[in-house]
Amino acid sequence: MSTDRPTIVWLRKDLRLKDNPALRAAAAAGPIVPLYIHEENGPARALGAASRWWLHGSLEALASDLEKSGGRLILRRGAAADVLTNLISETNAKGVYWNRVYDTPSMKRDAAVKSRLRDDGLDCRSFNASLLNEPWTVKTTTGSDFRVFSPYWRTAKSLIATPSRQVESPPSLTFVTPRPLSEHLADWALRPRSPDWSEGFAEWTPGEQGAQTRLKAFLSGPLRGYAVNRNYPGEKGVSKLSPHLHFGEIGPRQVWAALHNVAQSESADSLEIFRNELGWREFNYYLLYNNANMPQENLNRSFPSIRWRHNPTEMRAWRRGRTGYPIVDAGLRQLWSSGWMHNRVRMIVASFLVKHLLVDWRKGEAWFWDTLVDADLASNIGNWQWVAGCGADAAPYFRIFNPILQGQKFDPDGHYVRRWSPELARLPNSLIHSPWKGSPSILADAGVNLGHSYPRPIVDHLQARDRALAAYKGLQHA
DNA sequence: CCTGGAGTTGTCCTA
DNA sequence: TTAGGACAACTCCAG
Repeated sequence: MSTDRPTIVWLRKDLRLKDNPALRAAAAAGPIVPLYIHEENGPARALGAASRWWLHGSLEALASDLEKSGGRLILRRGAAADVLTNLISETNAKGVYWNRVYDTPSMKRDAAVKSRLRDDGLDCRSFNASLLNEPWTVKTTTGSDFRVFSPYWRTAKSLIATPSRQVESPPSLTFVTPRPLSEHLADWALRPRSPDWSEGFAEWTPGEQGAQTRLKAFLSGPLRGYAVNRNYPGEKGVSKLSPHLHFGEIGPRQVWAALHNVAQSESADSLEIFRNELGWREFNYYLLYNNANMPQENLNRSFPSIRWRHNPTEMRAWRRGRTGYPIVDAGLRQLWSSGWMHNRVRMIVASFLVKHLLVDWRKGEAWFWDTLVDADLASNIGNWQWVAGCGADAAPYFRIFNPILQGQKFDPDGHYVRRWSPELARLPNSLIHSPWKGSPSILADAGVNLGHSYPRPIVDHLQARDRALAAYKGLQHA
C-alpha cells in the first residue's frame, strides 16, 4: 500500500514533459501529482502583464499534454508552503520533487520548504532543468567567481558534456487517484479582458509543442545565416526561443544537443555565435546568483552616481514609441504590440533611454519586465545594467548608439520601420531613419506630417549625446 | 606576487 | 570612399 503513495512534482519554470529531471525522477518512484502554484505574493517578483499572458497559454498546453497521458495538472493559489502541506495531506504523498529556480528570494524559500518537509519525513529533492551549468559550479582557477563574460564562458563551455547530457522523457506516467481538486485556470485571470491588448500576440504558441516547433524551424532555416542576419530586425534571423526557454517549455540542454546534430561545416560561425547567446543567458543567471542585489543596485560599485532625469512626457513618448527616431519607435511599438523586441533594437532603445534621455536604467527595466513575454529577471537586469554601463563587461561610457546610424546599418531598406510605423511607409529609404531631414514637399508626398502624423525628435541626437558624455564623464569621481 | 593582454554589440574625425 | 585611431581608465584573470 505504501508503495502507491504519490510524489508531488512542483512545476515552476520547467513547464515541459521532456528533459524534465524532477518529473522523470518522480515518475520512476510511482504515481505523481503534477502541481503548479500561482503565488501572487510569493518571494519572486510578481509577473508582468505579458508574462501572465504567456503563462496562461503555457499552463493550458501543459495541462493538455498531461491529459493525453491520462493525468491532470493541479492548479492551486497561495503560499507555496501552505499549498504543499495541504496537498501532501490530501494525497498522502511521500515526497515532493522540483526543478530549481535561481533568484535569491525563491531559493531561500525553497531551502526552507525543503528542510521542513524533510523534517516531516518526506522525500524532498531538487534538480536542474534550466541551466547548462548551475552557478556554483563555475569558478576561476583560483576558486573565485568570474565577472567577465569571455573567461566565464570559456570555462563554462568546457564543463558541458558533448553532446549534452539529457534526461529522457519519462517512459510512462501514472497519476494519483482520486484526482485532487484543481482550480480553474480561467479564474486566475492571467489574460487581459477589457481591453484585450493581446491581439498582436497571435504569432506565439506557448507550450512544449510550440517550443519544439520554434527550435526546428530555427535549425532548418535562420541558423545557417545567424552570425550576420541576427543583426537585422527586419529579417527572420533569430530563434525567438527566449520565452520558451524562460518558462522552461524547452531546456537549454535540449537546444545544446540539437545544435550538436546540425551540419557543422557551413554554419560554424553561426553555431558558435548562437551558443554564445545561450552563454549570455547562463552568465546573467550566474551574475544574479552571485550578486543578489543586482535588481536594485549597480553591479559596478564604483559606477558614478548619475543624476538621472525625470521627465514623464519623455518617458511616455519612449514607452509608446513616439520619440521621433524611427528605429527606436519601431522597436518600442513591436514590444507593445507583440510582447517581444528584436535584440539589436533592444540595445538601441535601451541606450536611447539611458543615454539620450538620461533615465535611470531601472525604469526601462521595469517597462521591459511588464511588456516582454520573455521577461527574465537575470537577463533583463544583466542586460539593462550592461547598457547603462554599470554592469559586467560594461560598455565604455562613450559608446552611445546613434539611432540614425544604427537604423541605416541594420535596417537599410527600412522594412522593420515600415512594418511598425506604417505612417512612415511611403518615405524613401534615404529618409526612413531621419524623416525630419526631408523637404516639405517630399514629406507631403509621403503623407508625413511631422509633429502630427509622426513626432519630431524629442531630443536632438548630438545635443543628447554631448549631455550623456558629460553626465557619464563629469561625475566619475562622485 | 607580478605582469600584461583583453574586454558583446560604437561613433566620429582625420588622413 | 575608406581605414585607422581616439575616446578613459579600470578590472579581470591566466600564466
